[in-house]
Amino acid sequence: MKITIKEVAQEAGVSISTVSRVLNGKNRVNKLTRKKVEEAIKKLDFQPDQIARTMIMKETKTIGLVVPQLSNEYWAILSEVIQERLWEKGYSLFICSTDRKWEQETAAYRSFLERRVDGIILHGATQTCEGNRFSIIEQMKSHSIPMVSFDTRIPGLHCVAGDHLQGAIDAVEHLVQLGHKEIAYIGGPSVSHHRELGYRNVFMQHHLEVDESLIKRGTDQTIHFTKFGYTSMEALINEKKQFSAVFCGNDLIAIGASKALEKAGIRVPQEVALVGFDDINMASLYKPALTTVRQPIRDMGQAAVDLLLELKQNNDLHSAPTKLLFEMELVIRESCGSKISSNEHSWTR
Amino acid sequence: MKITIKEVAQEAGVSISTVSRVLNGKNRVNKLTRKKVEEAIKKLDFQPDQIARTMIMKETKTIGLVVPQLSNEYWAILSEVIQERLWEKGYSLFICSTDRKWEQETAAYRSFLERRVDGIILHGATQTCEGNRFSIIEQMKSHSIPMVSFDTRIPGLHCVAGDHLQGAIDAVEHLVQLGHKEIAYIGGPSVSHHRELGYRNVFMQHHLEVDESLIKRGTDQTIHFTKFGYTSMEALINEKKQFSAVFCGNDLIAIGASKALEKAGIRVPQEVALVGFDDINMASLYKPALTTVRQPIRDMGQAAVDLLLELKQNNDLHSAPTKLLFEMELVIRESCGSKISSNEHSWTR
DNA sequence: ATGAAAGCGCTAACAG
DNA sequence: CTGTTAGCGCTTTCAT
Repeated sequence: MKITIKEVAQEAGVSISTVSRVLNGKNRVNKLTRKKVEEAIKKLDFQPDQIARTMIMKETKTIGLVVPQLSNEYWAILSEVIQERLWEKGYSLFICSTDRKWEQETAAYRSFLERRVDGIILHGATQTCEGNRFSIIEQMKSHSIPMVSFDTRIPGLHCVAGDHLQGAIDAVEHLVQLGHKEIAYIGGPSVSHHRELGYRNVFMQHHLEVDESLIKRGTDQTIHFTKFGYTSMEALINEKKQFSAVFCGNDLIAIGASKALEKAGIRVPQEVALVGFDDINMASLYKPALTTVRQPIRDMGQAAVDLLLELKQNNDLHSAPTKLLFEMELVIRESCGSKISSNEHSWTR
Repeated sequence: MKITIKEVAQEAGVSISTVSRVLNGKNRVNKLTRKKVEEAIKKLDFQPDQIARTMIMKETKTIGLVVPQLSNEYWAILSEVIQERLWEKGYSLFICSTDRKWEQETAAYRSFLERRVDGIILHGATQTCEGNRFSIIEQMKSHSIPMVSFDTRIPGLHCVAGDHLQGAIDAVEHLVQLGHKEIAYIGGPSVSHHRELGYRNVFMQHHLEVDESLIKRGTDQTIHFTKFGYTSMEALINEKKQFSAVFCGNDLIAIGASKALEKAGIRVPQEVALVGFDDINMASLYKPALTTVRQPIRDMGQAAVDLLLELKQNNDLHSAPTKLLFEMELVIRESCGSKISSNEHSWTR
């Protein structure tokens, strides 16, 4: 049997409204009655029902998170950070992993709406359904549900993102400084486009020409990165392409590429330099340890939560969308052959 | 403004109960009125409020999941599977990552209670607070909230777990078959104890004596596995211990150990054979590729969901706890030096 | 400072 | 088959 406010009131010999008052602490209550009520609460181990409470107050103290794939380390860490931050502030988190399927994402939003979440953080999955997505955003707005997009710039939406352009520039610039001129690019989905832009930017800066046949792109549905990196590199090799370095859209792609290189008997970094992106756990553990671009995921996750909660607080639905861009950090390890030694214990963090 | 059932009723020119009926589909409604109502629903884009619904029906179509650390691949995959399975069945998932802190776990249960989840799946975090945990279980029982424990056998609780004993036996037996007699063991927290038991069991079977100084154990709070594996191995080496093989409580520990071995100039597998546990993604990617014990995480996650939902359906709170044990599979790769070659593409899965 | 009463949006008897 | 009514557990006026 569930204990309700009624039982507590009876136990304490007061009315339910008094109990409610001590529960919320807003209105003043006589010290003595407060004490009586508190004792009754403790004695009966009463836990106020959030559901009933929500019926009246606007908020559920619940927020929804949409990520493409929870089993990917990057999103797993992000989810963890978001969850922690939210928890600190008294919120619970619904998580939906969409596997990059639009129907899944839609279903998630519907469910979030029905469950009256106070806000939504989404890590842009499919980019291909702009129309649908737009209607979702409108719908959320009409329901006054604040949203923050993670890493995907969606028109009209507040956004927290890494500066992938800058990160890519740093990475490719490093390769160029090392003397590489023929640099292949194997890109992932969505945000990777900015990385490709960075790649092109460096080439422009140095008046180098981009060899388009050295570029392999994933689609928005690409999700098996290691495999994608492997097959892309395999293709590059089969096509007898000339290149002395490869910039990869993420670390898993880089690892896949390295496997293909290894199979072909091409040594990293002696014959081909390799650079990844994200700095996942495995990047420093892998052999050769991956030179990569580190995203400040934890900071970004926290920022997303803080922004969302702020929007909610201010009931701010129509102000110009904030764009928070986070700086990336080039982490130099072994896979590109530069001599700067990395902190060998970095993986202990 | 939120559209309620009232507006729909008005729009369709019927009473709210009729609308409710077509919503739930249980009672028969005249075809024509049904059509009118459905049109009104579509026209107004009405979304029934789960919260209000919950006030009356018992269920929230929501379940809670407690894991120690979402950013760990093992739990990330598990969470993903559970979420998917639940979603298929129309449930939403609250996730709380406790970082193995008891206060966090308690807070999670409280929150779940307040939010009236229909069930809870927990991946046993701290083992040290049996008393507290017990009271939680009692509390959940008194609220009729079914629970399923994952991988931790808690008295009175239904449980889905891997057969770690068997897995460990297979792993160590393999080492013994390879001729190893001096086998160190570096164990992780909680469930690893069963792995240690498996280790001992094999020694017993072969009338071999366990050298206790070759055993390093983690605590329930151990969470930085790579580091733990590294320092444990470092200690073993500094203590000048003799051993030709190491069985590790999980893959991350094995990788940490391999790093320490490498630093000491000891080659794997030529001088020391290494076996991990779990078969995380990195196990097959690492060099040398790790021989390890694969857990059927996906099957286990699904089983946990199915069991939980079944318990809920049957309102089954007092039957003898089910224990579902899943078989582990020894995956032989390079790190233990046996010649059987692994499927080199296993990482593409 | 406290109690009585009116809902929040919906479902579930109970009548018609 | 459909409308009326009574709540679910809580917060919030409005009296007292």
